[in-house]
Amino acid sequence: MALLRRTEELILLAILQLYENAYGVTIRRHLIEITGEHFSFASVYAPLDRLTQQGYVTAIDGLPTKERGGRRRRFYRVTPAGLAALTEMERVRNALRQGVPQLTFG
Amino acid sequence: MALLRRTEELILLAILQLYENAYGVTIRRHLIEITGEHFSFASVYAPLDRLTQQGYVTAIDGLPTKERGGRRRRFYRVTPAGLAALTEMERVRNALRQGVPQLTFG
DNA sequence: GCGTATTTCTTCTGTTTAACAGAAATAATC
DNA sequence: GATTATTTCTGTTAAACAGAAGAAATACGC
Repeated sequence: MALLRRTEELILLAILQLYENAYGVTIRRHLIEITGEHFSFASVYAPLDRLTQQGYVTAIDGLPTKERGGRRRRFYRVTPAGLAALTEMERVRNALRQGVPQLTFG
Repeated sequence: MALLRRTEELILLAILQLYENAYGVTIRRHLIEITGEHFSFASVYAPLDRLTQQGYVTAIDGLPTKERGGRRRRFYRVTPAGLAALTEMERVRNALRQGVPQLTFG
């Protein structure tokens, strides 16, 4: 029940946003696009493994399709526990922003 | 210009909220209270040093007061750069939440 | 249709940095 | 010199990082 780390949180959000198309490569690309920062492969796959271990996401191997070559994709979905972890982070952040005039952009 | 880590972000928020009373001990206590998690001393002071290095906070040593003994407090304030780093995290998170029905609590 | 090239994706290896836990040291008052 | 409040330090564990290597699929030449 530890708090999510930054990368874990961003990955969970990316999975939700990518919906049916969330696998390692697209998650990484999405994070790079949105943050403007570099993300290595290890910086995405390692947290994904951890999130799977913790029950915050589930992984399902995709089937080969006719349209393309390449290795199978492993698709991810956020579990209710993962969603709860996200909302807990939201709660903490909101609590810390109460009464701070500099942060009235919310 | 790297993204803030989780602990760095929480500490910046805590400093803003504590305002004139933000130093190591109160920052740590505040984070423990609001998150409900344990924070070691090192988990607060090390990021504080890093934030100071990066120019996201400034540190000012307090003067001794009559009311109490104990070592001097080192007070922290968030700089404009620190505030910018916070809003950048906000931007990234908002962008990742667009169009996600599960996250309509914002 | 067999072998080989090509594509796409994930895993692995090594290195650096942050997080973590708590004891020790410091600097003030009484 | 004792007490108190705060910060610093030491050692350990875990996460982040960078990119090369490996694996699993399709496409193509002959």
